[in-house]
Amino acid sequence: MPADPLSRVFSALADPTRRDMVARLAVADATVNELAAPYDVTLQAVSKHLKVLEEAGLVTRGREAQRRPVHLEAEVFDLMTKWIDRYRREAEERYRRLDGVLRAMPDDTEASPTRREGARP
Amino acid sequence: MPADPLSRVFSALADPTRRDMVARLAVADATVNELAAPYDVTLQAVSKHLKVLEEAGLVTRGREAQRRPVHLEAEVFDLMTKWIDRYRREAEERYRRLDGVLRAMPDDTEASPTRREGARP
DNA sequence: ATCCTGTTCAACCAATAGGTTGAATACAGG
DNA sequence: CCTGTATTCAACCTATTGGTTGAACAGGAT
Repeated sequence: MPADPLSRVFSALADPTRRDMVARLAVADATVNELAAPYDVTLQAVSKHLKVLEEAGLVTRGREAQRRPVHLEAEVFDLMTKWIDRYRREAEERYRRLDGVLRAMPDDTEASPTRREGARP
Repeated sequence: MPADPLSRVFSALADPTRRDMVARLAVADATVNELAAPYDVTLQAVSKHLKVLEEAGLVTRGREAQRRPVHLEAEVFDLMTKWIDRYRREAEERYRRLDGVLRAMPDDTEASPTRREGARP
């Protein structure tokens, strides 16, 4: 189970039920029972989902009598956004550069049929 | 396989090999063989990973002789960042609000034992 | 002590994911 | 036409995932 943190977060959010729980937890903390209510699965299944979210660092659990209130920890989101933004930016820069090259090229030198519209005849 | 788009993207990126491929594709398009080189798995395995990325809309494939060059489509990233940002923002706003409430409260009214440090005796 | 509520643990099951090997397809070059 | 290269398809294997049921544990209330 030593999957790296990034993989754990991505894969935790790859499940719609889990994403929905996160969405709801963004609004307010909740107990397992409260969280389970809307879904058509057993409490145990929800408990498992929660464990996944917890291992990904997305939620923490309190203890309050027999309840174990769930709290969203939004900081881990940064792990993802950092990764995403980095490669998105790289890809976009590269695209800008390529675009410049194409724009600077004599009208029909057309290096390879790569996403370019309207080379007027 | 009708998993929703968001789930597909998240789960595509939940694999380190796949993330690494995306990272490399952000720099330059590549063929399956080029992509496979660094990894210690068969070409077929890489081909499968590529299919996952493709179904998630993260890459598209060209056709150029017998090669099928892989191209990163960075736009799908937006799907994720929109989702993430939305709930991160919600969570942060909620935190700000709660913080305000606590700050405005008479020093030891302490609604419930929720993350608060140093209520001086 | 007993009971009720909230939550988890354990064993099990079916479906999926990631990997393998081996055969098939696609196409450029002699 | 035959060969080599690039890639995929198909069948198979194992581990993981998401779900189930049933039993266990924790702690307030009676």
